[in-house]
Amino acid sequence: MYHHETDCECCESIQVHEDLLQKVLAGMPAEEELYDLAELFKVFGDSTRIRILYALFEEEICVCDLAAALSMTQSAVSHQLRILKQAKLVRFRREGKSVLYSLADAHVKTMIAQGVEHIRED
Amino acid sequence: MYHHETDCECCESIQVHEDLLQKVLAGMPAEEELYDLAELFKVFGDSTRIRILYALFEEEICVCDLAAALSMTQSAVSHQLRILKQAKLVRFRREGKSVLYSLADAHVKTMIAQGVEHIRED
DNA sequence: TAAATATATGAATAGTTGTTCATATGTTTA
DNA sequence: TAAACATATGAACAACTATTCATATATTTA
Repeated sequence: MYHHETDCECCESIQVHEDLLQKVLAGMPAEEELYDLAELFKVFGDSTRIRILYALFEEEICVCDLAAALSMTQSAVSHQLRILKQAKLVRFRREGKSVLYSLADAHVKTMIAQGVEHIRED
Repeated sequence: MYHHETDCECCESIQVHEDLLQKVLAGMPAEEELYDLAELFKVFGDSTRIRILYALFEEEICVCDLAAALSMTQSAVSHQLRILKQAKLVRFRREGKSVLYSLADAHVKTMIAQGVEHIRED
């Protein structure tokens, strides 16, 4: 049992469940990694960016095609692509006047697949 | 090659790369699913919530221990737990005066692991 | 039942973010 | 080189969000 009536390590004692606290802090990544991790997920946390990533699932696409396919302005797409670039979720290469974007690696699909699995669960 | 000089399907033609557009839209999930997916990732997109989830990796923990371990106010933790609950990332059960929280399922760890893998890649 | 403890929640605020608009940069073509 | 096209970006604004503070709800204990 987690709490014993006469010895609540949780909230009434001055030493707030010391061993548990140690354990929690031991398994916790460094502050910077936590921050980076949150930043990464934040990038996935916008339906516009998710749509862009889905669009790139099959093949590389230029900015204006993305804009057309997703019914967005070129500027909005470009701004979002910048965020995806910074997070290293997409790559790009120039071809003539256009810039072609593609998924950076397999992680992108894997992460989205995990998310889809979760939301479809119930 | 993606663009042919004399026949740019991308941006100059009126039919904006029709077949590509079809393909992109075909692979795109329904609007509602895209929204739900973004909402899910948004929940992971905050270092406080990530820290809470990490704390729950090993065992169930009550709110005040979480607050103590993470150096947060009880209120702030409780607010975040509500969001995690709504996203079905954590479960809870009452035991006496305390409420014990734990991870909802294995997906949580898997998703975070994927994220960690990505940010550690370079 | 009253007091104490643990958790939840509404309102307010400061900080963050996505889109739009205007414009700059970069590439090709005439 | 000038014009046209494709993309990138800075500023501004509206919408959203995490925390704090005060307080409500729920459970146990005296």
